Amino acid sequence: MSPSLTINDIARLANVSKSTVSKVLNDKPDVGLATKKKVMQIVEKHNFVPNASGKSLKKRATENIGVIFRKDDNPLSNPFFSRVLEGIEAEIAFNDLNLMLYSMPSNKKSSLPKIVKERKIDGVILVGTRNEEFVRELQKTNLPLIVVDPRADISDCQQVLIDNENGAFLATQYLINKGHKRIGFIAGELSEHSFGQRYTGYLKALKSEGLPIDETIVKTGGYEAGYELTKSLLQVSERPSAIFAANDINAVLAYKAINEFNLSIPDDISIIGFDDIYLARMAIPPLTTVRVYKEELGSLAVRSMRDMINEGSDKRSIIIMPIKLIKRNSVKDISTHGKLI
Amino acid sequence: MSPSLTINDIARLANVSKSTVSKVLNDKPDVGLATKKKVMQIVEKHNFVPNASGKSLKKRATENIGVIFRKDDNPLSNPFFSRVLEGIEAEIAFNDLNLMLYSMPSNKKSSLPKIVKERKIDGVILVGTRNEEFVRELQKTNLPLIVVDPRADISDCQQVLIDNENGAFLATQYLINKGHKRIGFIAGELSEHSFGQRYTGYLKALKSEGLPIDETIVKTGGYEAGYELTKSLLQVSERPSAIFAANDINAVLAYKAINEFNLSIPDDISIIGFDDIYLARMAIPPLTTVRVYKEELGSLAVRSMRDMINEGSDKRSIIIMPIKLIKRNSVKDISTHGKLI
DNA sequence: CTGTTAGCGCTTTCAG
DNA sequence: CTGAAAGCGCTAACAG
Repeated sequence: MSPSLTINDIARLANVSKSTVSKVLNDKPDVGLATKKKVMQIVEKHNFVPNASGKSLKKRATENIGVIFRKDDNPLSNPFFSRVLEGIEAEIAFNDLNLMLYSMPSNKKSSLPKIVKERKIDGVILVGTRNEEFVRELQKTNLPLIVVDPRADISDCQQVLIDNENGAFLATQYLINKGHKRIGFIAGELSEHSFGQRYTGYLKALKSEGLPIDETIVKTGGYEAGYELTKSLLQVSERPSAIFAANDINAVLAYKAINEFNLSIPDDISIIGFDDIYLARMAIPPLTTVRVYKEELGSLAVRSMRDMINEGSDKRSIIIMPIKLIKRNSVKDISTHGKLI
Repeated sequence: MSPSLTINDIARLANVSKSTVSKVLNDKPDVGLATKKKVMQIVEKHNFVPNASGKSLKKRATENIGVIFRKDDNPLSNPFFSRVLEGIEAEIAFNDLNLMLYSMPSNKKSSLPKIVKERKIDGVILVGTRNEEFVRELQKTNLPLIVVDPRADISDCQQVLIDNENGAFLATQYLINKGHKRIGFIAGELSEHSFGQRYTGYLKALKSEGLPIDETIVKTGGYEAGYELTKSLLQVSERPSAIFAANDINAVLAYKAINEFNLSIPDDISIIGFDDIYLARMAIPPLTTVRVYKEELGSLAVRSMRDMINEGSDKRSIIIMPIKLIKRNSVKDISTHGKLI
């Protein structure tokens, strides 16, 4: 360890009391200009920064925000969550806060993480959780809490959500407008809220356009099972002319399956995804998809958190993040009125 | 905030002094079994966990490890670094430590991050840095420091490195053994250590097999420029029969370019990568590559850090992580003695 | 405007 | 074996 200076050292060097130093450091009004200058000079000369533990102890605030992911979301390498984390990170830095990262093991029976038990943080941003019990547990601590993109039904807490249903509706409608009448659907478990909502949007679009619903071309059950799902989808008697994949990872995995069937995208089969991860743009051909503003999801969460901390507001509001259809080249126009693309 | 219990409350409830409680909590030997039980019972009943700030202040240790990435590495979404971070995260949790994440802005003129200035951490793990001055700055703080996969020449500090040169040698040699005599090379800036070393390995393999070096088929300059690099590579007069991409991202991007030239992998052109990111396995065809044990890189760093902290050891050792050639289907055997694959 | 004092929650001598 | 006392570095009343 280093023998860092303390506020006492600065006080001695500046020939003032430590409370005066503290006042200067905290920009309190009741300090004479001259003393202020004198102190600042010493502070700068020695590059003094007050120790966080002392400050936290007194102020009962750490300036740390806990960010909790589920480990089995592969939060750190999952191209969706990592983007959300980027947004969180940037906004935290911007607000001069610090970020404590915790990955919740899937087994760990919702016991609270060390950072919350020891009060190392001023608030928790929980991302992509499926565990309502864990949320309840967190709420009991009275720490400001905000849940981003919950994958399950979480009630009675501040949330930042994705407009899943609407996005799926738009995607499906787009396919229909391009002349597709038989549209397959692949996704992870529908019990996961986000997939369930996207499925609902898909169904609604079908209905609103008067198209039949055929459950034999709905294949679900695996966040990264797109390859297998698509293979089984392609073996169905009357092959769909388009597939709506409820997440881009599954869509890109579907490419692989389609490829192995010697089918070409979009000539033989059109495909549309959801999320707009980096891979979507890089895929061959580039994937048409529903963009989710992932970084904004994160930064919004932090801003909301900051307000909760500052204003001590106990909001239970829900923020819904809009989505946007991004048209690329994985969808073919097969409508009778020709290629208007 | 919540009105958390303090050690005083526990002391009162258990009818002992707070020092006794502290002793129990810290498993000190000089406590009677009976008192110990009594205290533990109260502690458990109230689910008491001592507050970190108080503890840190007294013990001069935070149990937090700072993990610093460069923001322009896209640490959080870059499939390489995110894996390293995963390894770090897991090992930190395993050791009952906490992780404070910081992304260093590329502009920020190597000024120290808040977490180190305020001493919110007991040590720093720095990943993929290119900034020696920043390292010096960090060293001055006397915080235990360990650098993982530096992209520049960093001397005189504890490091965890990838066996870049050897990996590149193996990869190139493999291509040569498969009958390739004209092997292109694409990479990011060679001034970046890791790319430089991989280039060296490539050259050495060529030399050791008596093959000529042709700089017209060496294209570098961009971590994610594989698409453009490959396009220019394919326009060279005598097209190489194989490409060694010094990182998988560039390799996968090369796929796109090769595809656009209506060339097929591996029939028309073989390709080999480096890193073994998730995409490598998912590419069509799956990419042969040099696997880097990314999570291990991270966990090793943490273990090393933990030792530095515990033993106060001021090691300057260098750990080199071995690599492994992973054979998949992006390389064709064009040697005269036929397809022994 | 400045300094004295008290105390945040915890650990650690050191008497008893 | 137990507890009183001191103090980690800091901030916040409150006198002066």
